Amino acid sequence: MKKHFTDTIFYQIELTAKYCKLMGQQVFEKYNVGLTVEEYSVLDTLICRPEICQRDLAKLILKDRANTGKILDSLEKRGYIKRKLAIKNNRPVKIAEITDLGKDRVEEVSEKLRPHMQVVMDKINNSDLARVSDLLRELRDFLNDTLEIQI
Amino acid sequence: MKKHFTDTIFYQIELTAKYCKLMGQQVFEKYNVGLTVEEYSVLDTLICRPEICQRDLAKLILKDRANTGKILDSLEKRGYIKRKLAIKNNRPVKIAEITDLGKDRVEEVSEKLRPHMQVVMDKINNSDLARVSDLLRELRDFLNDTLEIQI
DNA sequence: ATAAGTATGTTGCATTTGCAACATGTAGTA
DNA sequence: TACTACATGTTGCAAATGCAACATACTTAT
Repeated sequence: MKKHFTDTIFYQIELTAKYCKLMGQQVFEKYNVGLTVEEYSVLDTLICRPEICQRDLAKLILKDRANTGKILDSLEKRGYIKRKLAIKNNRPVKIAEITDLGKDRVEEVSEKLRPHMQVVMDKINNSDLARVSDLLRELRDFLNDTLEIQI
Repeated sequence: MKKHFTDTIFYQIELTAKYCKLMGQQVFEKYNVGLTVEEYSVLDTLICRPEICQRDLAKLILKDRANTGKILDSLEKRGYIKRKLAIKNNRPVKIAEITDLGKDRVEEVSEKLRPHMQVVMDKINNSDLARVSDLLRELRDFLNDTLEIQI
């Protein structure tokens, strides 16, 4: 390892994530989105993974089950999702389904977010982008296998 | 942009950061470190940046000034840092100086953390690592210039 | 049939975090 | 000289977050 933790890729990823989050927050504030970045991200995840149960969602986004439930409660209360019961492995679960309102909201926010992200991505070589993307995924897969993830 | 926010590099960075944080937390728990990952990271930053003032530290680690103060308060209370007064641009500021105890602690924790990080880094091509590192830094520099960072 | 284990989701609570307001002190400007 | 702006750090507060304990229901082992 390099001399300092602050020199490691782990530190860099965590620090860069803070910048990314800040970028999201500023865009959301600028347009008075009425959703947090986290909520938007959850809704977008539900679009990609329709009918995912709450616990599986928590695992996917690496959040505590309780907190995931609270986020879904909040989104449900505002009409962006609805909860349905389903059977998974013979067990009753609650699944979160994004509503049309939720989808519209995500599309609306994505329209606003897109140019801001595009500006950043225009600065990055596409080949590099793909490489970084692949490596991050590889890193997550490896950590997913080696860490004790209790969710 | 790709179809979904969850496909973007931003989302990937944020999600990967959660995995990295979890890795750190598990190592710290395993060895009963008695520091949080954040505190360890702050101490390591202070080693790299001796005599940094509190506000500059907050800017460096992208944390709220108040929260940074609280973290430093906690570290000071346990003897890992001490606060000193200094003059910066003719103004009185508090600077945080890591103590010998703090340095010993960082070294001790780094010893334990190192093999865990090494295992991960052994999985990654060094050339890729350098590339990702460079890109993350470039991304941070760009966002640092374009975002309104009020700290 | 029963007991133990596991899965899923909720509740209560404590901790972490960021924000606004404030305090203090210096710089810049009229 | 007085006023305004800015820099730095603290306090109080609310929101977000994770954890432990619990409830419910199914699976597995005895």
